Formats: sequence, C-alpha cells, structure tokens
Amino acid sequence: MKTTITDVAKQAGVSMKTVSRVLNNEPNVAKTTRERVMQAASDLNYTPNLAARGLASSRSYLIALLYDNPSPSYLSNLQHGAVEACRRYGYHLVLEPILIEEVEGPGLEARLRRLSVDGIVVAPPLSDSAHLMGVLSKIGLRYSVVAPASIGDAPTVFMDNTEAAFMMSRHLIEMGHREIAFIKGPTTHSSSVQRFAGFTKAMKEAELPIREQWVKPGDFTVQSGVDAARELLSDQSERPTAIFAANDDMAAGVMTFAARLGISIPEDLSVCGFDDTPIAQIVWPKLTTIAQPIQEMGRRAVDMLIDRSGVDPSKPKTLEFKLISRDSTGLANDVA
Amino acid sequence: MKTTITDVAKQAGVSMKTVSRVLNNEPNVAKTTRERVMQAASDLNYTPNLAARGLASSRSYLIALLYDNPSPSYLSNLQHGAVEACRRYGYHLVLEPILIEEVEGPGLEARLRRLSVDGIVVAPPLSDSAHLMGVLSKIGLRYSVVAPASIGDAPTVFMDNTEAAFMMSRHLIEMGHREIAFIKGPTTHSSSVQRFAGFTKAMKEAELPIREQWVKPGDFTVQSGVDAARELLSDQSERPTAIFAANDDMAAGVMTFAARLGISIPEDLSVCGFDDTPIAQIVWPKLTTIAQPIQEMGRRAVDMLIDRSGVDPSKPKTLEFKLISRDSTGLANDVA
DNA sequence: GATGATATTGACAGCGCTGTCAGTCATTGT
DNA sequence: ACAATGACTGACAGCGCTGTCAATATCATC
Repeated sequence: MKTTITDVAKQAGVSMKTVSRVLNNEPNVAKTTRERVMQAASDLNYTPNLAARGLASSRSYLIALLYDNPSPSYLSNLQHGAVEACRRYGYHLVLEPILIEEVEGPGLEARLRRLSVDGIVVAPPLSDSAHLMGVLSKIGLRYSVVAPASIGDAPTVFMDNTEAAFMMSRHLIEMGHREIAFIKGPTTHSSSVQRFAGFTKAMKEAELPIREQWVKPGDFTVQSGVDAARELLSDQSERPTAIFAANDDMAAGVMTFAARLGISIPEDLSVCGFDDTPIAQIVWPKLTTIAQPIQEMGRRAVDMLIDRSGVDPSKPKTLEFKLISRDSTGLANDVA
Repeated sequence: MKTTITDVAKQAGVSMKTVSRVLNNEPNVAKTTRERVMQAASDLNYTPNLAARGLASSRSYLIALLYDNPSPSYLSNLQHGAVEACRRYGYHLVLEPILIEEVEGPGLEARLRRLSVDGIVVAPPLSDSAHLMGVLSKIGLRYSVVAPASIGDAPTVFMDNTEAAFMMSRHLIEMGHREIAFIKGPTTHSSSVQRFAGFTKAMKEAELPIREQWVKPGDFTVQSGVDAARELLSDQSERPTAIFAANDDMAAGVMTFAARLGISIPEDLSVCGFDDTPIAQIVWPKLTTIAQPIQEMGRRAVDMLIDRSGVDPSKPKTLEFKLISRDSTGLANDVA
C-alpha cells in the first residue's frame, strides 16, 4: 500500500493542503506545523506521486535533451552538466535523440508534442536548425539552445568558435608559422564554418596568404584527418609547417599519418585541434587544442529553462573557452 | 487550449473510454470506430497527457538509467541502445547518475523512491553493488542489470569477460607469444577481475608461466598504461613479446610509450586491449581488441524490463563478444 | 479596544485519463 | 425460435495531488 498525502495529513493532524504546502516549500506555514508535517512524512516514508502532482499542477518536472549523436565525449559532458542542474531543481533529464534528417520530417511535430516535458535543451548540431526552433515555438514548448551561433529568440548558451579559432591561429602565427594549413569540418555545422572563419581572419590580419590547396575538407572523423594529411604532407618540397584541424579527431588523424611518414611533431610540424576531447591527451605528443566548457553549457542551458529570472533571450550567454597549449605545437622550423 | 480526450470523443461521436481504447490499441473496437477516432484525433492534433495517463494507470512510461560515469563511449552506447528500445515501447529514458560512493549512503533509498519510474536499468560499475540491488528490491522497483557477472535474481544482461579474455590470450599464444604481460584493471570492478582470470586460464592451459613481474596493476586510464609499459619495457634484456591490457585506454598508453622507445608494433611487440572504444581505431597501428555489444546490452536490458514475457531471471542473457584482430598484434618475434 | 492588515489553515473541486462493470447488439448453437 | 456466447460500447468513479477561495487566528496601529 502506497502512502499518500492524505495519510501524512492524518498523521500530522493537518489538512492535505497544508502537507502539500510544506512539501513544496511554500511560504506561510507555521514553523511548528512544518516540522510536524516533515516528521510525519518521514515516519511514513512518504514520497509524492509525480504523476498526480504533474496532473494537478500541469508540470512534469522533466527536461528533455534533444540531440543527434554528437561525439560520445561531447554528449557525455553536456548531459552531465544538464543532469546536475536538473537535480538542483528537483528535475530529471530525459533523452530524446532526433536525427537531423528527421527534423524536417512529418512525424517530428507529433513526437515533440507527445513529449510533455517542462522544457527542452537543444544541443548541436540540431541547434543549427531554424526549422526545429520554429516547430518548438509553434507548439509552445519552452526551450533553450546550446549553439555555436545565436539564432531565433530563445535563450542561448554560446561559445565563440570564431574567436577561439582566431586565437589558436594567432598562437601558431606567433610561434613563427607562416605556412599554415587548415582542415575544415562539415560545412553544415555552423561551428565548423566559424572555426574556419576565425582562421581566415587571423591569417588576413597577419597578412599571410591562405593557400587554397592547404585548405582541406573534412568531416570531423579521424579518417578524414588522415586523408587530408596525406594530401598535405606527401609533397616534401611544399609542406606546411603547421596544420590546424577543426577538431581533435582530425588532428589525431594528422598525427597518425605524420608518424607513419616519420615526420616528428612538433619539430617538423605543429598540429592543433579543437574541442579538447579525451583523445587530445591520449595521442603523443599531447595535442594543443581549444577546451570548450561543455558541462557548463549544459548546466546553463537548464538553468535558463527552469529559473528564468534574469534571462534575457536577446543576450545569449557567452562562455569562455580556453586555449590549451600542450606539446603538439612548437616554434616554426624555417628549414621548410 | 489543450485538446483533451473529451474533445476527441465528441468529435468522433463516441465515449471517452472508446477513444482511450483506440489510443491504447486495446482489442474489441470496431474497425470503423477505430478509424473514426483516429481521424478525429489527428484532426484535432490531439496528444495524450502523460501525467493524467500515468495517474490513472499508475504507470509513468519512464525507465531510469542508473550509472556512475563510465567512459563516455560506453555510456553513450549503452544509452543509445536503451533509448532505442524505450522508443519502441513508447517509453522514455531518464538519466540518474549515482556515484558509487553514494550507494551505501543514507539518501539513496529516498532518492530511488522518489524516482517513480516503471523500471530501472543498472549499469556497471553500479551493477557490482549487491547493496544497491537489495535496496531496489526492498523498495519494490523493477530493475534489470547490465553486469559483468550475474548477481541477485534480477534479469541480467551479461557478457562473458572471462571467456573473452581467454580467447584474446589464446590469440596471442597462437601467434607464438610465450612471454606475455598483463595490465590489470581496478580490482574493484568484477569485469577486470574476470579479464585477468581469463588470461590466467589461457596461460595455464598452454602451460606457460605467468611471471609475477609481468602482471601490472592499472586503473583503466591511459596514464596507468604508460606507467605499466615503462616498467614492462625498460629492461631491454627481459621484455615481453606481447602485452595484454585490460582495456583499450591502457593499451593506448602502452603503444604511446612503446613509440617513444622506438619499439615498433607489432614487429617488436604485440599489444591488445579490451572494449573496442573509438580510440582503438585512432591509434596507429589500429588496436586488436574485444568488442562488446554494448548497445545491444542496453536494448536487452530495457526489453527485459518492459516485455517480461519469456524472461527467466535465473538465466541471464549472455551476449556474444567479438575478437577484433587489427594491426597491433602479430607473430611473435623470437629474437627476444 | 477597535480596525485593518497579514499570517495560517482547510474545504472543495477538479487536472485528463483509465479501470470496472454493466449494457447493447449481433452471432452461434440447438 | 430462444438462450448463450462474444463483440462492442459507454457511464461513472476515482488515481493523488494542487489551485482557488474562503475562514480563522494573530498582530500592529492609533
């Protein structure tokens, strides 16, 4: 037999409503009453029925995380931050994977409607989809966005990819590199577009030429890094002294390929990545990269959803990145 | 204004109950009625209110995943499988991280009680805790376990770590290795204990000696792999020809250290890992390892929770592993 | 000591759905 | 033809909680 709020009320000698007030930390309950109720509740091992509470108050105490399989470590960090924030507020996080291909599909709206959660956190790359945001707004679901760029008018947590890539490029330039190659990410991700933009900006500012053949496409996989490296490094007479890969996996691919060619890092070639995934510390030498505060992003996204005081949707919250200089970048070796 | 089941009933000209029957796929509804209701529901863009449904039927359509930050890729795979299975049944997965230290603590029981989900999937390493299972049973929560070993009488999904490690060891032995070192995982994980047991068994069967100084402790981190490798490889005159690390990260650590020493893999040294994490394909040469069907485990764990037909808790479901032979293992080079 | 403001409490009516049970048909068997 | 079966449907009473609103108790003020 499940104990209900009525049992507690009886035990404490008060009305159901008063028990409810105590349990929800509402004001205007006498201190002694509050204590009596608390005691009764713990005596009876009472736990509220979430469904009933939800039905009566039309809240679910659930937040959904919408994502489309990003890298495990990204997801795991974001989740971690989000769950932590949820717990602070007594909420729970439910997982809702949505393939980016499904976003424009017909079933999406029904699926989101059916969700019945109090709020939604949209993670990249879904956060690039204006269409998705539109549907969310239309349905009237509250949501916040973890995004590389701010779109729409929902609360957004933000990291300046352009600026980060700019700093990283400057880091290389300051070490004397002039022949810098770049491996791009998928052009559908706005974050990878921005990373390239940051690189371009730094090169322009330093009045260095961007050689077309030294800008390679990639898709964020290790393999695409290897492929790009093959093209970049095979011509001995014309080699860049540094390669900036738009993420760590591709940078790892570059390092792998360089190792096979006997090119030593960072003496003959500097390599840097982006994201500071676990792999950055696994490769040898350890990878210079950009650390994003992903957990913090998850936390903030949930904060903005639940505690909307002081949230101005028009002002996305910008979080700081960190350039982590490890061992894969070094002074340029002019011997070309 | 949210549309309710009453609206649909009116629109279709039937009773609420009949709408409910249609929506829940209950039998004994005339085909034409069913269609009329469906039509009405979709016309009105109706979506059931989960809280109300939950209150009335005392089901929540939620499954919780209990975990204590395993590696991101493990978690991500398990989740993926679990979420997929949940979706098939119209359930959702909520995340419930629990630190292993908290398991014995006082707040745990209250926290689990408060959960109000229909079922719980317990992931390793929490699944090693008999105490946790005890609490779960006591509360009367239905749960299933993803575990390296079967404990208690809950439905369990199972992979035979011992057997897998045995096979891997045999793989090395068959390639002519006799001097094989082993790097253990944390002894608190039953899976790492089993992996070592499998290794021992294979060595015994092949009548090969297990040298004590060639069995090193580790904690599943890359660094511990590096440390173990340092001890294992620094004495040139007495080097193993193969190293079996109890997980991929440590194997990667070994490879990194070997590279620094100029030891080439697999010519001078064979290395193998366990788990087939993404890193196995990132290192060079690619790592020979054991692939666990983690996603499948997540899927099964949820299946057993929701569709209990044909589940015999006393017979844990054993899933198959795969030995993936890549490039980090090769024939023993007898030149010692 | 009377007045209004404020703090504290409870009665009651649902929230939107499903379980129970009873009722209406159409179909089958004898 | 009549009972017995089974298919189909609906009325109704909650599930366990919270919102609303009214009632009462307490306090400060002049």
